[in-house]
Amino acid sequence: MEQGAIPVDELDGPFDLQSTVESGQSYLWDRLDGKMYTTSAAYGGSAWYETVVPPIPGVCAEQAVVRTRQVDGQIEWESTTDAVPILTHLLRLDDDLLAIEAATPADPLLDRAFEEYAGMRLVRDPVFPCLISFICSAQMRVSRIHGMQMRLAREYGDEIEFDGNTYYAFPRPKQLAARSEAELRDLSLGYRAPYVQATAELVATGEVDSRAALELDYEDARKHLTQFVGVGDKVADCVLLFSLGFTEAVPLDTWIQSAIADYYPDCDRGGYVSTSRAIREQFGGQFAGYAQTYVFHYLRNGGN
DNA sequence: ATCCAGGATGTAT
DNA sequence: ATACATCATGGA
Repeated sequence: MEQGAIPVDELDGPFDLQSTVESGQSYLWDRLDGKMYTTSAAYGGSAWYETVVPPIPGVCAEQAVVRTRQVDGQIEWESTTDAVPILTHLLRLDDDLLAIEAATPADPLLDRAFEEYAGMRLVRDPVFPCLISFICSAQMRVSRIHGMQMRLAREYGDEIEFDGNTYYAFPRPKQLAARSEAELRDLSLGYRAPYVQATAELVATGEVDSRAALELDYEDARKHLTQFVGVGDKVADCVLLFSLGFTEAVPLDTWIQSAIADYYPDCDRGGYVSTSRAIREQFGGQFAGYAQTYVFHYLRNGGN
């Protein structure tokens, strides 16, 4: 086992592990004390979180187990390998959060959200698990989406031994594509089961390449991702924002729709594409997705 | 019991 | 392009 620590004061701006990992961006981390999504921001976030990372070109050559917690201004980690580049990638420790906040327009809602969850960063999930996660997210609560991903890994993912425990990688496309709709329904995916199976097949066969979106402009990239089954504009925006690095993407979910109605009524242009453009400008353009994620987390936890 | 959750799809207009 | 019903599941 390798281990180490990253001092937060070496980053550009603050960092808060709990809000980053428990804000409904990623459903691929698990909390060792079993209290995922149950403790408030006042808790302080010293719990251990763990995930299994697939090989990521330029980040980690092999599949890796990573465990991390935040204590006394340090991001402590234990892993099967050097986790510094992995954590930097997954948790966007390379972002200049001070510059991002400075580039975000000041208004009462955004100011409160950024203050309440200071240090929350976007995530960079591996793309296939992110895609499946947000297909599963349709009409579903955050804690249940998380449970689905944990079950998918436990049932169909590779087993990995680390530090005396057994971990499960998120299933690769071929592993999910080989499952039947009925098997996936048994994991209580509901009507999302055929979407997951069909999309896994599109990925496994190479018929649609999610990474091809990286070569496209933002709105074309969003349209590209809707070729997957179970992926509309909203889920496509989530994949662009939480995996592919399109920080301007603003997923229009129910919480943001209500925020638009309550705070930015002029941004309601009727359709998704047009409203998306308006709120994206309202939130400052290039890093609008950061603002979106702060507002989502803030409102969902009772802010107003 | 009824409502609702990070929506998408098929169909009709 | 837009409006509508339909789609599972479980917790409040």
